[in-house]
Amino acid sequence: MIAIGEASRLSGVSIETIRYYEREGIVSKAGRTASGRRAYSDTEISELRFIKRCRDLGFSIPDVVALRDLADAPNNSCKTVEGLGRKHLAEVRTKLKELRQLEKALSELVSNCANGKSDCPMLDALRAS
Amino acid sequence: MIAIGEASRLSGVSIETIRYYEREGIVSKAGRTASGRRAYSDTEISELRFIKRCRDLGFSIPDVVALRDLADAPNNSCKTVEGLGRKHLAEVRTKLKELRQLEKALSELVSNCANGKSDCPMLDALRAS
DNA sequence: CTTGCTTCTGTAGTTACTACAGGATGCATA
DNA sequence: TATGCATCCTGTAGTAACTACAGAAGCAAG
Repeated sequence: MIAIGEASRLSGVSIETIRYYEREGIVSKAGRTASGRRAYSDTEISELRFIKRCRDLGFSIPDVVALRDLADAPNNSCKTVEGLGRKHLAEVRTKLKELRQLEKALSELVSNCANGKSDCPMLDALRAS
Repeated sequence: MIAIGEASRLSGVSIETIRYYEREGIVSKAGRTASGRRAYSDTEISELRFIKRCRDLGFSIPDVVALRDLADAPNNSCKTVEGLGRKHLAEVRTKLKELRQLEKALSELVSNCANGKSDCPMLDALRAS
């Protein structure tokens, strides 16, 4: 049996976050030792790592839960998984587009600063009133 | 004098958010009509639009406040403004890089789904246990 | 005078954690 | 056996920047 600190190290999920997941019912309640400490099995570590991987990919907690439930479901789940993946990919691409525009606007704003003018072109642009 | 609804329309900042900004001291308290309703001047609308523009560029509220204070300061502010701009630009570029990697990983994951296999390659990849 | 839109205050909820405080337990060493 | 340090426990509150009500009151038109 694995204590929570070790579970954290093995999964990459912080101790506080593991307890948070349990409180919120995102993972089921861990077993306890005689003295009341949480004890984890290899399976539970795998589940935490699954969650970690999904979170790193930017999936929301509800999406991660859906994905995990699909992973346990018998079959026919692949289409649903693909759907979730594509939906999320579309969101990521939207965000990317926004960030690219933002990068462009910001870098233009900042490059104007380099001229050492007495007034501030960046502030003027932000004012644009 | 402009009522809050009109101020919202003119600035693009929602009514609730305008009140929130006032509560938090992000903008100074608006004047009131005899019956207690908020009344805005053109200057205040401009300030709201300045804030909106900065927020749309992804600046945090503290950064926006700093930027606005610099905009009101006498001079020597341009360098500070540029510093804030460059700092934020660096953050945006970091975020962009992360999102690009994420997009790559996700699109690979999802493209595997297209093969109509009986098991789910995306779930397998997420498991990777 | 009624109808419907706008505004008011105050409070609570959102997302996904993170950060304590204050106390108990486990283990290794002197 | 004592002690000291790491680890763990619960419970609560804080984070960023809003958003969403509820319930009451004001305003303008027909």
